Amino acid sequence: MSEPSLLPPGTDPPDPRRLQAYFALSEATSLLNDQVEQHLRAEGNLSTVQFQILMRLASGDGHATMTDLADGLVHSRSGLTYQAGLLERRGLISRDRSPDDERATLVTIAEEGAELIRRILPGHIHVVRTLLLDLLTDQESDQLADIMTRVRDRIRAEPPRSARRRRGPKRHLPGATEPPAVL
Amino acid sequence: MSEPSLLPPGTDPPDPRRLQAYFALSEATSLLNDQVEQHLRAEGNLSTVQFQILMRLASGDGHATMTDLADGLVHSRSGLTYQAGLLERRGLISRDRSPDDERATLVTIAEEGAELIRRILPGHIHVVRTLLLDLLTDQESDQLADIMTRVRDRIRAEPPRSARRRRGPKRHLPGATEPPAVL
DNA sequence: TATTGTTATACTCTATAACTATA
DNA sequence: TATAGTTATAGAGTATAACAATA
Repeated sequence: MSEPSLLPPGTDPPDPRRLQAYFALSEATSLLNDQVEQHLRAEGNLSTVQFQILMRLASGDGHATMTDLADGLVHSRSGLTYQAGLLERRGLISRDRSPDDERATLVTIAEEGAELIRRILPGHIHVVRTLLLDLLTDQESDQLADIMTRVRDRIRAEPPRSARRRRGPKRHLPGATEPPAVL
Repeated sequence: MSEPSLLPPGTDPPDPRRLQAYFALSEATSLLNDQVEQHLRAEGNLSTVQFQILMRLASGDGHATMTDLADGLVHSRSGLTYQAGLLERRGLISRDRSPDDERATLVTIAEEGAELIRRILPGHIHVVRTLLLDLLTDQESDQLADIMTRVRDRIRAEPPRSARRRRGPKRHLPGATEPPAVL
């Protein structure tokens, strides 16, 4: 005999293969994020957000406004201020008023921050390689990138978290999906 | 001209297509988790962990020990106790000593908990469908499930978080990857 | 002795709203 | 008026270690 459905009558359950994809995705990414976080914390005493902030700075020209950073990283502005404060206290970044717009804060990566990234990035890549990248064929890499880009665009296409945000529309995929060309 | 590499000389950068897969995966799952969390909070005032606890109970016979629950859900035991406490205070689950093992706590889903799941599950599925499942072809579903199952097994195969755990080895994929057959 | 689970405690992170200053 | 950012504050969640009870 089979279990009774948890869904109300008339609700058609999702295709089992898709459901399996969803569950496997949830579990695998949760485990992967755990491993990555552990590594970043152990090697550089960095939270994932802090690492992302530094990476974004290190991958570009070393500067960004708080708004630039907040847009890509799903954060609230105050949360970003908090994390940036931690980075600044450690001397990994500096914050100054932007000359262009006196309201804006220009975040600049410090040499110590760049050094830290250079120190921990190889290990980070090793973790990701071992637990994910090495398990993919070339074809699968393309497929996965394809699928996830589609999902990202789909989610970013609607008013999701922006309803809560102060910033206006500008819902034109401001995220940094392309991997930095500096690896 | 191109940016200087962030990697030390001698370190071979990962294949760009794999890197792209990794970045897209990170961003897409982060956005997806955000949406799902927002829905669960808005509709049922549940955290993701609380939802997972209830789902695991509702998908089985309605009972589980704290250890059973802690094994699948990446949690520390104290964190699980905290979340279970919240659920119990709301009358969504009950906790009693196990008759088999007087040390163990038997967690049982309450009718209110089952009702809550029945109420919010359709919306949850709708979110996941809209933002993920509907974007996949049958073939892609299979591919994604295949890839992520491999990743999960790879990560669970080693001593990852268990080094921190109190529980002994038993590293035999205790996770609940199979989607509940009750949807 | 080892295992199950809880508690005490401290800490990290996040979000909301109020506030300042500039555009 | 709207935007950029900070701050104050409060709450949610997590982890560690110590603990009690049972195996």
